[in-house]
Amino acid sequence: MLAQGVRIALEKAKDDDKLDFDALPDIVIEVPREEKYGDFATNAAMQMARAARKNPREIAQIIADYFPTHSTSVDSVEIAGPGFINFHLKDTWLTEIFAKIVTEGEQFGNSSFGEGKKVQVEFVSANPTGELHMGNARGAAIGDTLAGLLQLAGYQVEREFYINDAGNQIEKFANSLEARYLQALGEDVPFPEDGYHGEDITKLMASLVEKEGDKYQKMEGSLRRELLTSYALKIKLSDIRSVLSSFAVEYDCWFSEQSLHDSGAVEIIVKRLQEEGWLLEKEGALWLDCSRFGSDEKPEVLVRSNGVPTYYAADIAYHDNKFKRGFDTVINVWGADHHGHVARMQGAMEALGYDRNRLEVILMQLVRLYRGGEIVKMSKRTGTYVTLNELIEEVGKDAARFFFVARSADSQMDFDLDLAVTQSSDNPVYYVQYAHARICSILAAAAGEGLSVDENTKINYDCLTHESELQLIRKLADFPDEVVKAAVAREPHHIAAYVLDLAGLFHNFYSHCRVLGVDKELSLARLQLITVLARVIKKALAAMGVSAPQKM
RNA sequence: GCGCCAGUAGCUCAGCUGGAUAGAGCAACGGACUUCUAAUCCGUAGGCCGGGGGUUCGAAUCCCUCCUGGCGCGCCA
Repeated sequence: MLAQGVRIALEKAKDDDKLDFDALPDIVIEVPREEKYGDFATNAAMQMARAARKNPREIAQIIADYFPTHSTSVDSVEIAGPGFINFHLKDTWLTEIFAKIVTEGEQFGNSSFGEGKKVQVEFVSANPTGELHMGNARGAAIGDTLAGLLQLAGYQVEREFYINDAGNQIEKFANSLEARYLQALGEDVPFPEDGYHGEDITKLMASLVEKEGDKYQKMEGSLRRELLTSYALKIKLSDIRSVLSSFAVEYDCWFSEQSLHDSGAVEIIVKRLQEEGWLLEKEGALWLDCSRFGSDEKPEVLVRSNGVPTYYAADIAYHDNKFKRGFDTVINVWGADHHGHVARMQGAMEALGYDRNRLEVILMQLVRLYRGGEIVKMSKRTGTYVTLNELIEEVGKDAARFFFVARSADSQMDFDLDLAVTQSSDNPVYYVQYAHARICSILAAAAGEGLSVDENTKINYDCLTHESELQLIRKLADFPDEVVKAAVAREPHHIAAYVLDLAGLFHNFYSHCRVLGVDKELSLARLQLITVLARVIKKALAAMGVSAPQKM
């Protein structure tokens, strides 16, 4: 509407020979960062400066003069800075917007942007050979929140956990289990050098001895390892599932890597790639010729010289399977240490005939663990790490999730659990939750006085004129866009910033305006305002896996 | 050596598809609770946006280069 007005102004100015230009530029209307610069602004005059051979401010003045103010809800147009044109809208424009938001009720914030396209988000996918650590926690927070935002934005989303229950690390796992099991029975067997040293494994085997005694002791080694592994995997997976659940993460699908080997899917995909000429044979191994799909990627082993397929081969079969399940887009959340794998995976998808861009990877920088100011090398092998369980116990699920979601995946994080515990009461999450609790408290008090509102209550919104009220409405109106923006950019941290801003505006409103004990018309309008506000806060927090308490 | 990510206030970080005076929280300092929750609000102070060059009317943002830190680089996953 504003852009149209600018176009009209430009055309008229041209007709009157005030301006000379060949083609209209793309008129971009934006919301200025500073409120005093109006509700909307455009830099059209600056963009045109060269073509029209005029000073941007002069052009801006001409546009302002010709702008059809009378026919719109524009209150005033002014020129500022180097040539910005700022539009101030009448207050009623905002209250009209708010009235629309109210009619959307619980639906406000949901959009149909994604058109129901199927998207899969795969995250955490930790090896089931140990406990979940800080890196997994970050992946969980980022992946789950992104999935939540995509859902709000109108995508059909599935969350998936890929279980690495095959390959080398499972062998090491088996050997570690066996050693711990026999040790628990008092045998003096050496622990494998490259085994998993985590205490959880020791405990697991000790408890197995308690439960089932020495029934595996005399068995033949490979059978024993197989049984111990399947027992341990079952327990480990259910532990992982329950820890993630207490971190507010629920998956739609747990996908087993082993199942791809069992079903022959890996073999089939390798054969297919070979038939289609993508493979090289060198030093007894089969290599995928990555140079064929652009860039200067080096060949990568798919099948080792001993005939065993690599993780890469299984991963290709896995992603082929994903696309065959009908996902338009597949998003993986990986640690930055896997970045070398990204181009290769996308390339492999291209080799299989898929558009490589349908596989997206969010790389998150690693979490470095500190303790008392010293870097602690995180390693599952040596068993030194802070577990997700400890984190939840020490700082709480809400604070932990907010902590991770609020930072962009690109930022490297140093994490000191001791520090996190002492600072957990400073966590911004409480600022947001407190806003929600305060609103609930007002609503309860209002109900006590017999005041309540719903979508159908007749309310005169024009009495919402206080600056803090208008700011709140403006911010609320942004919500659906913010969700879509964060979802599309795959940057869930934006929503944390948004809800923090929103809470800040509420606290400001709270200190300036009373909801109860004022004129009834105003009281009802404000009740409606905070009702919508509470809903938006709750919805945003829910997407982040953070609860919105009624009381604090 | 090559590649990816980062470097912004004392600390933790936003801002980066170019835009107006670079923001927030914590920490510091000064104010505000007989009224809907002070886990709050208001104010003060704090910045060669890692360095240098370039493009542009305009650069924290784009390009080049250097420095620093993290991660990765063919039979691990």
